[in-house]
Amino acid sequence: MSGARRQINVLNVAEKPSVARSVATILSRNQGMRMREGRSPYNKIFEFEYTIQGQPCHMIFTSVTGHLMELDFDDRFRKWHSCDPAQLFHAPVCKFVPEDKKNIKRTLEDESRRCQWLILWLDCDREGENIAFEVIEVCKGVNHHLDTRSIKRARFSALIDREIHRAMQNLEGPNKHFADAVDARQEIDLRIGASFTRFQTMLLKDKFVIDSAAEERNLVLSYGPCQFPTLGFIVERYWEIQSHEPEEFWTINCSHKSDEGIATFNWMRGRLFDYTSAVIIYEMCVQEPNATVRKVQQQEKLKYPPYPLNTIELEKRASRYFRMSSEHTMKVAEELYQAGFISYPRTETDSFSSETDLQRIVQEQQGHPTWGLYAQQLLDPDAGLWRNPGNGGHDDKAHPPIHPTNLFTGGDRWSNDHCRLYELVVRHFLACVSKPAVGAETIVEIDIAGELFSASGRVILARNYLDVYRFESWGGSMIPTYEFGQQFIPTTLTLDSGVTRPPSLLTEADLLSCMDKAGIGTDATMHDHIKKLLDRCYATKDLHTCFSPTNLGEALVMGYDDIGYELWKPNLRSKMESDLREVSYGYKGKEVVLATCLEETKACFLDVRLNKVKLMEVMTIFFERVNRSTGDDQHGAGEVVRQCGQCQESDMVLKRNRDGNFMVGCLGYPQCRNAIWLPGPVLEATVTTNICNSCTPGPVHLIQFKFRQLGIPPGFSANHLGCIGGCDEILRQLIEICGTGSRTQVRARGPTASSGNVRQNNGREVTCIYCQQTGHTSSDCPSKVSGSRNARSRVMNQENGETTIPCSSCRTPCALRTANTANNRGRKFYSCPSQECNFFVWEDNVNNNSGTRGPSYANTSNSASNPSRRVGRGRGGRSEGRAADVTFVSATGEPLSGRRCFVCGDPSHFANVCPNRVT
DNA sequence: GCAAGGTC
Repeated sequence: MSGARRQINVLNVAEKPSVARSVATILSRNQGMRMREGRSPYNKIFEFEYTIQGQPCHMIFTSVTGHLMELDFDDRFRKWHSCDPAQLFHAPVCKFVPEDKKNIKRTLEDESRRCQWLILWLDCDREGENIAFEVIEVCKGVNHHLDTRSIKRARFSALIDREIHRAMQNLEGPNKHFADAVDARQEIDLRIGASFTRFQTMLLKDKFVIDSAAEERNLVLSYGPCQFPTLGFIVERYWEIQSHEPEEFWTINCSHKSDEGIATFNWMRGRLFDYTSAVIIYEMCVQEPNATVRKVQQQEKLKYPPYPLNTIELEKRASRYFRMSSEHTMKVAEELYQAGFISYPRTETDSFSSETDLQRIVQEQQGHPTWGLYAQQLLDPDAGLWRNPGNGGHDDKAHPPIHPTNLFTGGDRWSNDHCRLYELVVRHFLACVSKPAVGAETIVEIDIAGELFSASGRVILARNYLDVYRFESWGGSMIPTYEFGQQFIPTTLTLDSGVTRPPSLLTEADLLSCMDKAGIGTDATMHDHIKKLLDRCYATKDLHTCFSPTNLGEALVMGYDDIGYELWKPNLRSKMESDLREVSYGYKGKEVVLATCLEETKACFLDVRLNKVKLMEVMTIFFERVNRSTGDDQHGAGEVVRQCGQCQESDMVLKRNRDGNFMVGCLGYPQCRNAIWLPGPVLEATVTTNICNSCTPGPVHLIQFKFRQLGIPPGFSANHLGCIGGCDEILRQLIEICGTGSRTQVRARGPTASSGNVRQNNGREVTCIYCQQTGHTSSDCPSKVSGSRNARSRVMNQENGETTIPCSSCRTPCALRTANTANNRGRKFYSCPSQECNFFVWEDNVNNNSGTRGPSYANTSNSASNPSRRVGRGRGGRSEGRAADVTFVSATGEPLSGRRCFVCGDPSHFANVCPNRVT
C-alpha cells in the first residue's frame, strides 16, 4: 500500500546548522544525503529520502540561527526623543525579520513553497517553541496549504539515533503556550528596558561629569531586568563589606608534639567574643593543663569527582582555575565546538544519558601525550578505576554535558586559552567517569579542664580521579597516634585573638552562582549580562576576577534604593518568571500577564520619575554637576575646617548632606572618603576664624553650632563653639546621645547588618570624633567606657532546686558552676554545656544584665597581631603543669616574665580582675 | 543610543 503513495516534499527546520546536519545524518543513515547551499552561507540544505509512517518523503533539511525575528517599537517610537518614555509601556510593537536574517527567511520561503509538510526540529524549550512559530509564520506566508495537520513538531532530547528516530515516529503539534510565554517575556523586557534606559540616560547623562565613561557622548545608562539585579549583587556585597564592623574575638589553641609529629587541636567552642570569659576559661586550662583523650574516631572518607560539566560550571571553573572571564570562556568554547573538539558548549545538562557511549569518548583520549595513560587505565577493567558518572539533576533535554568529541593536541592555530579550556573539558570528563578519592580520617578529641579540643588527620589511600583532575586537591595531614584515655601535657596552649573580617568581593564564579540561584538570565546569556555591566561602566573586575561597583553603578543602585523600589533586586525578575511559567502551562493568558505586569511596572516607572530628585541627589554625591557655578561658594574659603588628616592633600570643609544634615568632609572626595558627621540636632553651623589651641595638626577652626533645643538633652546649651579635632567633650557626648546626621539606613544584609550600628555614610568613611580613628563613630568607639553594649536580659529558672538560666544561643538550661581558679576561686558562673555555644556569664553579672555575646558572623580569623593580647605557655619547660610555673610568650615568641595582666601589664593579677579594665 | 533571548 505504501508503495502506491505518492512521494511528498517535507521541509525540516532545526534551530542551528549543526543540529540540521546531525539530524539529517541520523535520519538518512548517512546514505544518499546531499548537501546544497541556501541563501545564507551558514545554513546549508540537506536532502535525502525517508519514510514517515508509510509515507515516502523527500526530506529537505535546513536551519535557522536562533530567533528569526526581533521585537521592536513601531518606527515612530524608535527615536529616543520621539515620545515620552512612559508611552513605551503601551506604544505599538511589531515583530519583524531583521536584515541579517533576511537570507534565512528567503531560504525558508523558497523551500516551503514546494513542500506539503513542515517539521520543526527546534530545541525543546520555550525559546525553541517560540522560534518554531516564527518559522511557521514565514512558511505559511508563502504556502497557504500548510495547516495544523501538515505542520509538526519533533521533540528530541539528544542527538542520538534512537532518540531522533523516536521523535520522528511521534510527531506532535507545536505548543502555543510555551511560545506565548516567550512573546510576553520579550515584550516586557523591551518595554521596561527601553523606558527606564531612555529615562535615566536623558535625566542624568548631561547633568553630571561621569568620568568613568570613556566616550561620554555615547554614554548610555541602561536599565535591564537582568543586568540591574546582576549589578545589585555586586553593590550589595560591596555595601556589606563597607558596613562590616570588625569584632575582636578570642580562642584557645593547643598543640602537642611527640616523636610521631605534631597535632594541632582546635577549641570546640570556636571563639568567644567576651574577653573576660575567654581569659577565665584559658586560666582554668592553664591551671589544669593535663589533657585526656576522650575520643578517637577513625573512618573512611570519600571525595567524589564533580558532576558532568554544563555551561555555568564550565564558566565558573574556567574563572576559578584560569581567571578567564565567562564571556571569553564561551567564545573559546564556541571555537573549540566549531572545530569539532568539544560538544555543544551551551547546555544546562549535567548528567549523561544512559545512551551515551562514554567508553568511546575515553578511547579517543588514549593517544594524548599527557593524560592518555590515565585514559588507558580507565578502560582497563583490572585497574578498577571506572565509575559511572554522577547525576547533577539538570537536563535541558536538548544537549548532553560538555565533553570532548575529538583528540586535540594544540597547534599554531590555537591559543593557550583554547588548550587549557580543552584540557579542562577532557580532565573533567575523565574525572566524572573515575572512582572517588579515598582517605582515612582520624579525629581525636581531648579534654583540658572540662574544655574540649579536637584535632584531625588524614591519609590519602587512593587518589583515583584526583590523578587526572589536577584542579582539585585533597590535603593529607598526619597526626600522632592517640589512645582513648591517654593523658599528656600539651606542648603549647595559647589564648589567641582575632578580628572578624568582612566577606570578600564577589568573584565571577560567585556572581554566576548568585544569578543561577535567582534565575537571572540563562546559561547562554549570563556572561553577556556580566560583560554588559563592565561595558556600561557600572562595575569593574580586578585581576582576581573580583567585582566592585563603579561610582556610577553604586549611585544608580543607591538612587533606586532610596526611591524605595527594589528594581535592583532579583525579585522583579523572579516574579515575572513565575508568571511566565503560568502562561507556559496554560494556566494564565499571555494578555492578562502582560497587562498586569506592564501596569505594575508603569506605575513604578511613573513613581520613580516623580521621585527623580532622589536619583539626582545620589548622583550629586558621586559626581560633579555640569555647568556648576565656578565660584565654588559651597566650599568657599570660610568653610575650611582643617586639612584632611587622611589623604593629607585636601581640606576638610563644613557642608550639608542631601538630607540637610551637617558634616565635615574631605574635598578630595571621592578619592578620599574621610568624613566627620556632626550631631543630628545641629540647626546651624558656621566655621569661625578661631583656632583650637590643643588639636594637632593645626590649624583646626572652631565651629559655631546652634542646636535644636528640643533635640538635645537638658543641661546642654543650644549655642556651642565646638571643635571637631577630638578635644571637644560636649560634641562627643551629643553625638553619643543624639546620634549623627549621617544616613542610618541599613543597606547591608547578613548578620552584621543587625547590629544597628551599621552606617553607610553615602560612600564616605566615618571618622570618630573621639579618637580620630576611621571605621567607627564615637558612639561605637572602643576607647570609651560603656557598660551597656553587650547587655542582655536573662531569666532565672529554678529546676529541681538547681539554679539555671537559658543559654542565649540554644536555650539549653545552664547550671550554676563554681570557678576554681586562683583569682576567682569560689566565684559562681553559668556556661552552656554545649561545646558549640559561647555562652558564659558570671552569676553576679546576671543581675546586671550582662553576658557574653553569641556567635558573630565572620568568615576568616586573624591571628593576634598585638603581642600584649597573646599569651602562651613557655616553650620547652618540662616541669610545667601548674599555673605558677607557666611562662607566657608574646606573639613573636618572646618570653614574658611571670604572669601578667593583659590590660595593664601588672604581674600581680589577671585581666579579668584588672581594676583598669573596662567592663 | 534602549532589553533579553536565540545563535554565526
